[in-house]
Amino acid sequence: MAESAADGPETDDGRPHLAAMTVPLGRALIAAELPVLRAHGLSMWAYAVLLALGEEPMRSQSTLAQAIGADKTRIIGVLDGLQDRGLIERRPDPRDRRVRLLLLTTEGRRLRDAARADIRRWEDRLLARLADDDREAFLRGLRTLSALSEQEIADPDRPS
Amino acid sequence: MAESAADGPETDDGRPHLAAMTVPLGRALIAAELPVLRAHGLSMWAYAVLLALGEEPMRSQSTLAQAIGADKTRIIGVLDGLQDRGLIERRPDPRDRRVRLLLLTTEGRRLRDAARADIRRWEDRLLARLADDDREAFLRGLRTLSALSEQEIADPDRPS
DNA sequence: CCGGATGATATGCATATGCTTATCATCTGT
DNA sequence: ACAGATGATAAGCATATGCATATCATCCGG
Repeated sequence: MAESAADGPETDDGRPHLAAMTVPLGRALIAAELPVLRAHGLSMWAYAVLLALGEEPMRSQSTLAQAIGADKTRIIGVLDGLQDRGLIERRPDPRDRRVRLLLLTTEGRRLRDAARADIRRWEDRLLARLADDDREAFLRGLRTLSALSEQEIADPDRPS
Repeated sequence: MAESAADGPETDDGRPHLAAMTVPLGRALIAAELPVLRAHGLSMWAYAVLLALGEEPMRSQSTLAQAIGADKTRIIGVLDGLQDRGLIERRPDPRDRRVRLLLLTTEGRRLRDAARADIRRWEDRLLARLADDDREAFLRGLRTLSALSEQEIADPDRPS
């Protein structure tokens, strides 16, 4: 898929395919985020975990894995690292001792907020490249499309 | 990264990170395109090659690889397959026999146009999910951001 | 009480990709 | 004439990921 689609392969009316623009953009956004996260001592998956944990304990590692789009067998080590650093806490659920309850610690919340603020600052500067009117509409469009399930994307005419 | 970011990890104002929306969306767009391309007997890389070849012969496989964001050692087999099927033609450049000139054949152009039309139809149905005003602005925004280099994305304040 | 299922964890296979090294043919500048 | 560089190609290593299988502790419905 083209690295920069705007002057790359296009369709009839000169607009590149959606995937041809979205995939390399996603890759570049990740590449830009990584050093910011690394400055906070976080991997992408570790940050995804911290972002996913809210004010209430999250019930089960399977739920967390699903929420962040990770394989549950692969987040074991990420959770181990975060727990070892005192950024999250894992507790057995007293109602079902197979299940782990996951919570942010104060330190984890502090680190998540700091990283998130830095990412947002960079995003605001990037989005400043768009015209004011376009920016809000672009974000609405992006939210709408990214909220669709894979099925809705594959077959857009079906009602949600 | 969250599969669906709209109800996933968010930033302070409730908006997910750009990457958290863009990366899974890109993945879902690819997943939706694959069966369409497969119906035309094309892989994603093969289609990217056909899209990249224009009316003029493309001079050099290195240039092509760069244009589609592929490693030049990895497109050898893709080009072999397309050539074997009579979809592209490879000719030594008479000015420099190391270099290959790459052209679409009539059959290749026909197949590219058919696949592209099908992808566009699906895209139009998907984009119909957006409000009319948002759709154009979303596409403008997406084109603007995807046209930026990795450097411009990483450091958005630098002039382009 | 017990069989089946589930959550967590460990291990491993297959695939895709980024990148490197090497070879051969060819070109270019000195 | 020749050294160095380049385009095309082959081969291979390292990493990441998707997915599967297996084990143990635990739970639940019959």
